[in-house]
Amino acid sequence: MKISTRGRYALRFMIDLAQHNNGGYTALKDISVRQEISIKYLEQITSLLSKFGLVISERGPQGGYKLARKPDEYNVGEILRITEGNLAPVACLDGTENTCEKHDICKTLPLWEGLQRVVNEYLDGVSLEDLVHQEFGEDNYMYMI
Amino acid sequence: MKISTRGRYALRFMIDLAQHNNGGYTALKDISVRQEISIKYLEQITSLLSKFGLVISERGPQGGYKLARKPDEYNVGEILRITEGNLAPVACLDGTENTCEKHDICKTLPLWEGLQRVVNEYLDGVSLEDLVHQEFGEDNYMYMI
DNA sequence: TTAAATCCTACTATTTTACTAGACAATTTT
DNA sequence: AAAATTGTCTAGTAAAATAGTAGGATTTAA
Repeated sequence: MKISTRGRYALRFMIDLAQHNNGGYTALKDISVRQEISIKYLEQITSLLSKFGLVISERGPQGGYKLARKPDEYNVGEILRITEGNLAPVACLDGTENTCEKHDICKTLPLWEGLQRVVNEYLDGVSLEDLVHQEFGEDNYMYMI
Repeated sequence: MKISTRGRYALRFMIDLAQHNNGGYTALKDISVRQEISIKYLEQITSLLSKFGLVISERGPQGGYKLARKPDEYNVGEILRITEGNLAPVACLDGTENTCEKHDICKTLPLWEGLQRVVNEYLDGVSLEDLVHQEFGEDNYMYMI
């Protein structure tokens, strides 16, 4: 029940981009140094984010990455669902349809569906802007879901 | 971000015990057959549950396991925290104190703390009785947390 | 005393995660 | 045109976690 480094690094990358959001591109090399993550590993994560349109990339000198939207227009859930694969707590909820032959009699399925829902609702309620400015947490929780 | 087989099998074991809750002991052998889980693997999980007092065990003929309380006096959270280790989404929240040297400046820590809280609150709001009788889910969620 | 059951601990296979590496492609600067 | 700088793609590998097997010891009832 852990978030992997891919998801965690993706968030740190997005936060870094948001903090250096001046219209130009930020090179992976610089983010790699600041976040202490190898360029080669970051590349795999950022190319995913680029492929899904969350960031805009540019090759060559002066190239790099920049945000495709404003920080308050991202939520944590979409970033993690891309980098973690999905946020299902059990394999039978990975896809759109449940192929488990016991899904209609399973005593625990509703539990996992409920868990998946609260996780997604919570993460979808936190924006990248919130992370950068820490403007969320204990008190905000009740109206966030 | 997956629940392991240990946690899932533990729930199925507890549900099975609840369904055969007649005052006597239920042998692992029988549960193993019904749940299609090897005895040897189940043993590891059930001895944990026994050690933490969630079930009562008895050796020898006519021995086995039985629930230590009524099904509505268990919640799913406590069962999973014992068998999964804990339900922290990141390693730095595993113990009681955060030993990460950057915990006071980490931009993502409040997010993970919040996620851990909603997960625990949801799972603590579902009882073993609820699982057995499927008396929870979509509609009940709002007042369960 | 024997059989039936849990308890304990070590080992192993499999899968997933985390990361490295290198060739390639695009773009800008010189 | 050439060189330098950056991202893209894909294959490979090392480490860690998960999942499961195995065997013997211990307890208890018949």
